[in-house]
Amino acid sequence: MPKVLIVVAGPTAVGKTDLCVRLAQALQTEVISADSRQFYRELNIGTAKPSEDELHGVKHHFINSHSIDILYSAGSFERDALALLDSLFKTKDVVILTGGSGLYIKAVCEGLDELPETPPELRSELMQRLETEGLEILQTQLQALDPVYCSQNDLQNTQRVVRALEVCLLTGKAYSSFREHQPAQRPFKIVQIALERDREELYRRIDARMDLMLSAGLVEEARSLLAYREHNALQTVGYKEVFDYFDGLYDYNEMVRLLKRNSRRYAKRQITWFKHQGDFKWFQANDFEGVLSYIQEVGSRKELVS
RNA sequence: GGAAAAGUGGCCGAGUAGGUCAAGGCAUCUGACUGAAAAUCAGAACAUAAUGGUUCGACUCCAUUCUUUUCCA
Repeated sequence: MPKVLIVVAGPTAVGKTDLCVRLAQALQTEVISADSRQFYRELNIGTAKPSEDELHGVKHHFINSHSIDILYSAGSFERDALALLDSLFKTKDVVILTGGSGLYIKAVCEGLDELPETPPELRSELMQRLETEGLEILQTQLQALDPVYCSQNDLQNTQRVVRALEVCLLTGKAYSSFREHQPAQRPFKIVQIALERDREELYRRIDARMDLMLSAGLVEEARSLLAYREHNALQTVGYKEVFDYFDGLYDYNEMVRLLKRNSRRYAKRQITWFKHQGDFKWFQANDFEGVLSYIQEVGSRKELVS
């Protein structure tokens, strides 16, 4: 029997959890979260992590699965999610993958090219050089090691320049030579769905949810995480702004304004990604019936509905 | 009713002793993105209140109108 992975993507606060819980109930299955922040145990309020109540007993994987100390990545997620899917598909015909982290979803659906992991020492060495020598020096070095990459990519993007250099230095080969961008074959069918909402309404929901987070104790949560503020996990909308508030960069009201604004911008970036990456079929976030019948149509009715 | 000051993009706000593209910030919009992705980076749109005058040339000077603020009544 063919196995089907249903991907439900969409911007933050659009209503993915609600819809996926209903879908999972209807399809008698479980959900894999593709959210690059919600798998951190120590982060709760600021990541809008769904509560037990909201999950209505539907099993969600990759929530609270990792400690804040580890350096997780899209590559690790691809590996772990595929392994999990393998075991879930032993008993399920359909599994749902949902989240707002586009690259993570892409990694599961299409796969990433084979690249070595970066040793943390190399990264910190390059970051050190970025600070002392400046971006230009790194650009020049990368130009020598991988002119192809340089001709095709934005060299103002420090993270990418560092990443490309890492691979070049690590392997002795050009980073671009690893980048094949060939979609991987998966032993299951994939149905990609994205949820949307009227922009104004989405922004209202984002603002309202931020107010909820604040009254739920976002500031206190951030205070308890201050020691980790340099960790990857906390380079995150919702915490950065509170940390800067602690530092006295601005007052409480300004913090709230920035929290909301940056969440809106984040949502916009997600929308851009899902519009242009992958092959998503878009639905209004409250159109559960539409989503369900689309899934049945695409995936062949008998196999999908129990 | 009288006097004074002021009217620059959605908001704030510079500026020109009249002369190529009217700064910047906020908000907005759009895009890129294969191991940091809630990250990182890139781009766009939008204004001189209105009308007339002076001038080769007006956002800048003058007049009128409208609006706002303050003061006096």
